Amino acid sequence: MTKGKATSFDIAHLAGVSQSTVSRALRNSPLVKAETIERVHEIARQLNYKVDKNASALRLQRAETLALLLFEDPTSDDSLINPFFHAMLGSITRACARHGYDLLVSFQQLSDDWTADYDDNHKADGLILLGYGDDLNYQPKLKQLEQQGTHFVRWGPQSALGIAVGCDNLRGGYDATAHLLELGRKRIAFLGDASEHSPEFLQRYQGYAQALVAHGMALEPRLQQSAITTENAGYHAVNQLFDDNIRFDAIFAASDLIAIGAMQGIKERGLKIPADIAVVGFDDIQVAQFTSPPLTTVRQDPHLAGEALVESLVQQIAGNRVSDITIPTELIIRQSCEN
Amino acid sequence: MTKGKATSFDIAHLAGVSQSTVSRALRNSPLVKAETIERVHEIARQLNYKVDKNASALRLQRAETLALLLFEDPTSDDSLINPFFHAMLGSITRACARHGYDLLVSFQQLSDDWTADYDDNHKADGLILLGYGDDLNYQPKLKQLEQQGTHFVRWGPQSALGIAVGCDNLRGGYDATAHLLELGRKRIAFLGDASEHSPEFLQRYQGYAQALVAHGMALEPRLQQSAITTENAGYHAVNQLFDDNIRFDAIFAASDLIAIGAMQGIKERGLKIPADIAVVGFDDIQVAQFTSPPLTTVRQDPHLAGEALVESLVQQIAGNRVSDITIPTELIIRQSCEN
DNA sequence: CTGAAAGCGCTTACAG
DNA sequence: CTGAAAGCGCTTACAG
Repeated sequence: MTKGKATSFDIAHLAGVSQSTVSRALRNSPLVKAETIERVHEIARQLNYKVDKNASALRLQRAETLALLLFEDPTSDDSLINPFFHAMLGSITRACARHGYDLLVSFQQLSDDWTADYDDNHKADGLILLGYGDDLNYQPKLKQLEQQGTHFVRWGPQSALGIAVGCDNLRGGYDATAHLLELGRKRIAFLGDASEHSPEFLQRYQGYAQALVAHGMALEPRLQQSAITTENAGYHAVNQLFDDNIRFDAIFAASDLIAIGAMQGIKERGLKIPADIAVVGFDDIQVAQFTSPPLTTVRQDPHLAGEALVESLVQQIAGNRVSDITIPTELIIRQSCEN
Repeated sequence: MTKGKATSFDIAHLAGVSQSTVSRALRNSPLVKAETIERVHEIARQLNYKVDKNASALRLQRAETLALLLFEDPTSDDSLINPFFHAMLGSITRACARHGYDLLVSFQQLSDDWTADYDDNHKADGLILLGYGDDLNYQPKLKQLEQQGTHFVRWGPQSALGIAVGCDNLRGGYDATAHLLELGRKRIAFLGDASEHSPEFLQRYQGYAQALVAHGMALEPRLQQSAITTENAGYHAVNQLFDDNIRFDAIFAASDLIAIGAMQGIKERGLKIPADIAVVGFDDIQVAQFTSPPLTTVRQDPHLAGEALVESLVQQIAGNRVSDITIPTELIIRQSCEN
């Protein structure tokens, strides 16, 4: 191997064939004699030759790369990504590898002008969007992506724009609330935004509302307290309830991070979980097993989610029709709501 | 904007200049008249033009992309990445963006033949290696990278091969152990491998040993119990100590995950933390704040770590000399070792 | 089954 | 300050 990396011309020279034949052989073209293919591969191995992906992408007009855009709510206090998304990252990279794609990862603020750089500059063939923040800021960006003809999938609830992979938020919210009701809890607070700004949380709230109605309970608006997905927000939300003298014997938090913050606030008031107040979260992030007490929560399967996102995007790129996908949820019962 | 993406020729046509001038203008070359630069940029904006990175990388022979290889111990029970690495991911992506690099991410098994694909195929200009596993399997791969002339940085202790960014494991181990001794603990178990297979853990063990000696205590080999970085391993390690009837009043675990597993084992035996057994971990992963009781631990700053890794790699690529970097540790005191 | 040639979209040395 | 041209390393239609 000489200085610099070997090219297909180097192989051609050594194999005594043309560069075109080398290129065909490396792609195992049926046009090439089996023996030639063998020889070319052998020489390529010896030279530690790898096809130059830049040249190949330029010629083929596809990069065989996907881009993952993780964006965060700019109002988040610590600028940290929800642990649930971290859990998805592993399955996304693995799914990409299985489909023969590489994965570019970028963290963005929702406010950034992230739209479609990776697509525009040909570095990626499609975009996976993962994040949270005000949905009303989000929608125009999705519209722009759609207009540009960018291939993308988004984690979240279905909407008019683009293909979504999301969990069954309504069902998850229903199950969590029904469980608390069946344990005899009468006054269940909902911690989380319940507006069109957060459609996932809104769906969880609707599940909560439906469960109350199904169990013959009235929906009490004062029991809903907004919060974004952070411990801090959960902490402040529960304190707001206390400060407003609103009585409650259970909390259904729209995310585990909110639940964790709320648990802290509850303990600071000298109340016991679950004896005084039962708590249920949403996500089943890793921390949920180790809180004190361990947190009952609605699990979204990050493995299935990651797989589904990649699969959907790959299908879109291949020009196939795809539909929104809904992943089932599962109520994981731990000690934070046992009687 | 016509069908397909705009190229520099489209801009040239609209601007009434040659394509070469467009290319220069887009790169803000001082050779080009200011007015022309302005006009070209304006047209580029209108066409939503972005430089094709494949073409540019091919021509420049650099991709302006780094690759992050996260690898896991194949013996890990759950095939999950250490949460500490997740925390670093955010700072790595941000540091990359600041330096004008994109980031490819890949999860691998240490046993895979990952070596340098991204480099070989010109998709990345350098590699960031993050992971754990048997160091003796790791070294040959590093040697191969070095022989190929691949630019890379590695998270971990310094060694003969390549540039390393790591924390002060010795100091961290010393501080943790000294703290326990100063609280009056007499028999401190060390949970974690202490061999050349795990040089980071070995250094932490050496810090532990030095602290014991400095406080006039003897090093008792039976108090060291091997474990890889998982909760499961920690759980089994502590149970082994119990089963062997080894007395101990404190544990210094080589990682938080090990500590968390150990805490579970301790509680199952009906013992109290910290009253009966104090526990200190290493990493300060997010979960450490939420265990019961919250875990005292040695913090490695993931933000500094990520920054340093990227900075070092970028310098290497630029052809500058770089040295190994050691990040300081900080003992974070929580309730798991208070008396 | 194979080769010569065109072309993907850039960047930049060379010539003005 | 600008343009024509070469060339980065591939893939593949075209011609045999």
